[in-house]
Amino acid sequence: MVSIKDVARVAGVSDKTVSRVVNGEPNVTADTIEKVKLAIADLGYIPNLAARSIRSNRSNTIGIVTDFISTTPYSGDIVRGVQDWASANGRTVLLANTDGDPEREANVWRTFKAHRIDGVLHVAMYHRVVAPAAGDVSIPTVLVNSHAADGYTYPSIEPDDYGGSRDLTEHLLALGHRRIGYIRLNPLLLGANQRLDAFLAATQAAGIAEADLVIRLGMEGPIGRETNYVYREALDILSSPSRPTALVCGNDEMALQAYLAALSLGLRVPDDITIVGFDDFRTVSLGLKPELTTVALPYYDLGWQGADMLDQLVQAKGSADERRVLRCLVVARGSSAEATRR
Amino acid sequence: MVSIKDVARVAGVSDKTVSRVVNGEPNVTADTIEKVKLAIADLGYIPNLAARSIRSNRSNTIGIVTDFISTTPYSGDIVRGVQDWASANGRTVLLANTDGDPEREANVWRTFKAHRIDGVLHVAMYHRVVAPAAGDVSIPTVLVNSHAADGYTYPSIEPDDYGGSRDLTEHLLALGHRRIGYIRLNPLLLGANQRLDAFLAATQAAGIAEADLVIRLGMEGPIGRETNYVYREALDILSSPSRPTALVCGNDEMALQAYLAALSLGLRVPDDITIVGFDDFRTVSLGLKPELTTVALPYYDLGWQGADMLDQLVQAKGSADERRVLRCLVVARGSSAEATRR
DNA sequence: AATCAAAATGTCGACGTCGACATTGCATAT
DNA sequence: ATATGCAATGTCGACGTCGACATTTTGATT
Repeated sequence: MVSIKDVARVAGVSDKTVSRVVNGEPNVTADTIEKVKLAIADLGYIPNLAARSIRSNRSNTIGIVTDFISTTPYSGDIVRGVQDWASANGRTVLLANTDGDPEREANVWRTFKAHRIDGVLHVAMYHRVVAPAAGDVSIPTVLVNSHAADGYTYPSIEPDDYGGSRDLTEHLLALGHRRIGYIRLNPLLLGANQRLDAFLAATQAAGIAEADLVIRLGMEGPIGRETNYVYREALDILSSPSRPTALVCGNDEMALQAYLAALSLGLRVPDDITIVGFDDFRTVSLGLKPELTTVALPYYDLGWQGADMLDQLVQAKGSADERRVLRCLVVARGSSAEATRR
Repeated sequence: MVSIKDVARVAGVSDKTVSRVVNGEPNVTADTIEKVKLAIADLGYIPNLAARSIRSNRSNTIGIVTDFISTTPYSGDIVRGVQDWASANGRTVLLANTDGDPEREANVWRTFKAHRIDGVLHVAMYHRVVAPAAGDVSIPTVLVNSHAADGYTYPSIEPDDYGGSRDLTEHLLALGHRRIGYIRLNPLLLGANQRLDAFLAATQAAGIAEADLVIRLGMEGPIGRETNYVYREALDILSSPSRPTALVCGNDEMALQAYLAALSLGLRVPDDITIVGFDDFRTVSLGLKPELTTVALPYYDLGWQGADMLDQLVQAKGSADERRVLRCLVVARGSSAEATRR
């Protein structure tokens, strides 16, 4: 591998001068810069980051620890946001996955420390509260898509499930819906409660009676291995004589099942029934016909901004207990329409 | 950060002896090992990989370059396979995404070289032929989910789309289907042609007349921004008086639309129409009711084995033009059933 | 032409690790 | 008791980079 000294020799200057050029330090003649750059290009010199890291005790590398990347197809976007931030800021991303196994998590931290990582993004694949037990206080950490359990202080960044759900509910109310069904997410998910609470608050504020709401549990059990009642519940809700005019689903995958249930009962979306989801998981939300009205989770931004927060923290410019919440926007598509009087 | 010398001081031995213990070299007294390990645990010493890398000129790190991670939710599994391999073999994974942009790709290679990466996995997010122009011959590279264009020699690992499609078709034939519809993937995808070819070969071998096959194009245009005719075509095929008894879809997302079309025509799956997909993209294949009969793409194994091939190559034990193909298994679920005489 | 400050460039060593080689310790054979 | 040989441990320097500091060059000022 060609080193800074090779470049120095070819350019006829000292290694330190090459270093100056490479790092854009001042006080180098335009002439010298020229010579050095030429030599660099000729030799195809690329600085050795390991050497730099050992010298400066900073690696310009951040680590991503994910838990259940396997089960959630969304995940990619968070990671992509981080990557893009890193790429735009001259950092590199080290990736590790724990599958939720504490032993593997411990291993991951060892590896990260061995690489003298600047900081870690602890990415939860579903919105929740975490107690990063295996973590290490000595490495700056930002929690993404989660926040710390009571008693821990970690900066964190999360989606505003509550606000998104409120806006979505108001969207339905604005369309004149007054009898609304709701199929809940797995209650273990943080988003589940926030979404339901916002839904209840918004409908109540609009003066809708509890009797006009049909709320069902869509799934329960350990994450990734839950029992799924969605299809059955959707069938049940939709075949009721006092069928609601709109059906809110905990997420887009549930909305998919609601579609299937509705269609198999001969109902049209959105003419007979408005169906909405949550997440804007595009494979589903755009794959459904008509396309699904839903709420977009800002996964990409969660990643990008999370990386940015981490950087602030590494530079010791950020506070250790900042808790940032990102807005979730309603994406109105074809599956929601005005409530028809019946 | 605690270094090998700190450990040496505490253990009362030389740094080299510590190094020997850390690397499991022979000729160290059990007694000394004990002392050293104690000191290591006490101080929480973790070897500095950057220093090791600079010394040995090997980083024990492999890079993953992905192209369109954003658009394909499958991708995660390939990456996870690589990660798990790395974790099991003491390597670290560096991740970079190009979004298909040549400039970014060039950048990624620079970064990888700067890290003195041992090798690169070039992961295509849809099965295709690539010409890794921006690549660099000096870094061992394995193509995953793709193979090299003519004239290039890179080892590669891909799914056996052809075999999977053949087996799936035979599954349908075994169920007695004789009039079969087929909705094609975007022809730009390598899998599209392999799947169609296998389908045609298998039906022909079974003596099915071309007139009994209805083959339609489901989507076309640049990857990620294609025009989608699937729903329309499915409606058309299914409302024909001589409607087929089975409908084969290029992938699971297309199958989703076929379901919607079928249901909206009042057809039952699988009683009135058998529908099958390809990919086993679980959000869809398990989300559909009844669950979808499809072919599982071995994404995880692609990642794991790809990493292993790369390692062979790095150790110079593997051949540079190995082209490995992984089997795709039919997963029979509820959406396929015996053809009913009509 | 002499002086001097500022700019440009160079020298050197340290970061943490481990290979090459050197030295010491110890047990066995004489 | 001495020699022999191998096992155990140690010393030293190099990997590539860049900070601290040293030296040389430049050009403006007298």
